[in-house]
This record gives sequence, structure tokens and C-alpha cells, in this order.
Amino acid sequence: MDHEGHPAEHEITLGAVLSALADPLRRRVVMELARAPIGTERTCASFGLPVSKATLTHHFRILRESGLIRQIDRGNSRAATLRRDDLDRRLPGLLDLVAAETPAP
Amino acid sequence: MDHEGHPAEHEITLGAVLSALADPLRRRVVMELARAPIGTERTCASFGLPVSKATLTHHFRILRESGLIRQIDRGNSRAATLRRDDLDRRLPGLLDLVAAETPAP
DNA sequence: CTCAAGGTACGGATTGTATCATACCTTCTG
DNA sequence: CAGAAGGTATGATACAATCCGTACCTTGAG
Repeated sequence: MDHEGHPAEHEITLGAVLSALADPLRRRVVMELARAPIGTERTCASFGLPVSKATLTHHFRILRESGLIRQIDRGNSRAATLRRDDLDRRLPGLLDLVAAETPAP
Repeated sequence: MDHEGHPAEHEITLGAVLSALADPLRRRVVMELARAPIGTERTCASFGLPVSKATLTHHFRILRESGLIRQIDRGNSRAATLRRDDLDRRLPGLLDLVAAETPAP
């Protein structure tokens, strides 16, 4: 883990990633990033999740510490990007499953 | 859902499967079944999980209701089998990830 | 400098999950 | 029939996860 809480590629574990993806809100974030063009950057708030700011921070921390996303300091805000390459090497096929999920009724 | 709590193939959802696999004990069960020969049948108790019988029933219920395993009534006991075909069609690649997981230190 | 925007940290309420002990049911075996 | 083996149901407990409000920090814009 670097000082900002990002695990290195070899530190990404299936357990942590599955736990992170078990939550529907977090899965939705990953789904949107996985469907977006490679390298897409989004702010936490841009996803329009129906929770408070504090809860948002909580969810993005779990996504970051599991290795699913990278959060880059942009001064004013923090840009979230999907760790596509790392994940495709470490857990191939997983992002495709999340990206292909059909939204709940 | 049939009367024994098995979802049909089209009722298997990514969310339920990921939640089931988020637990290390349940993931271990799926891992052992995924590594075993196709069609392998195991009883709940045969996995040697370090929990009580009641907890065992709880975990196998979640595995069954998520669609990961099928439990067949064998009179004396219930045989658990992996729903390999259904899962490979519905969530291709997922079982491979679980089967390939390297055990925790 | 001041302020709004984007995030984080903290404390607390609520809910969910994992766990167990106990009691009970069913089926095979002797 | 009696017992053992494999599971299930129920109720209780302990822990973890989710969520919020509030307070606070940092940065960029005016």
C-alpha cells in the first residue's frame, strides 16, 4: 500500500475485490467506469449516488483500498479512474462481468 | 426459485453471487468444487470448515440461493454440486477466478 | 482575502452478517 | 426398534457494514 492507500498490483486480492463489488453502489461506480472510454476520470460526486458526502468517501475508500480504482489528486478534487490494466492481469474477466451486468428492475 | 431454494439459471444475479463469494469460507467451498472433477458431489460436512453445524447450514443456504451450488437430496444427506454450466453461461470466467485463487498466508 | 466546491475525519445510530447452542427432524444401519 | 449421522429451525449474541450529520481541511475562483 502506498501512502495514499492504493495497493500495488500484486497486493490486489480476490477477497477484497469481491467484497468491494458486493455492494450495489460500488458496483455501479465500477460498472460506469468499465463502460466508459479507457482512461476516463470522474469525480466522486459525478456519479450521483443517493448517499451523503461522508458515505461517498467511505465507498470510494473501499474501492481504492481494494485496488479497483485509483484516485489522483487534482488539487481541487480527486479524479477516480479504473485500474483496468492491473485488474485484467490480476483477475481477468472480472471487469467484463461487472460491465455487462443488467441494471436491476 | 424452486421449492428447495434453487434459482433458475436466468435468476442468478451478479450481486447475489458476489455477496456469496465475498465470504472466505464460502469461497473455499466453491474453490474446492471448482477444482474437483466435473460432477463432483460433496456433503456439507466433508469440507471440514471450522464452524458449527448450524453455521454450516447457513453458509450452504446462501450458496444455494445465490445459484452457486445445487443441493440434491440423497435421503440420508444432501450432496452439494457446483452449478458449473449455469454459471459459465451466466457469469463466464468467474469460476476460473475463484478456482485460481492463491490461499491466504 | 473570502467563499464555494470537493473531500475527509469523527461520532453515533441502524442494520446486517456470522456465529453458536440447543432442540428437532429424517434416513440409513444394526 | 434404537441409535447414529447429516441437516434444519430457532433464538441469542457479537461484530461489521452502512449511513448520516457535523465539523473541518484544501484548492481554485472571484
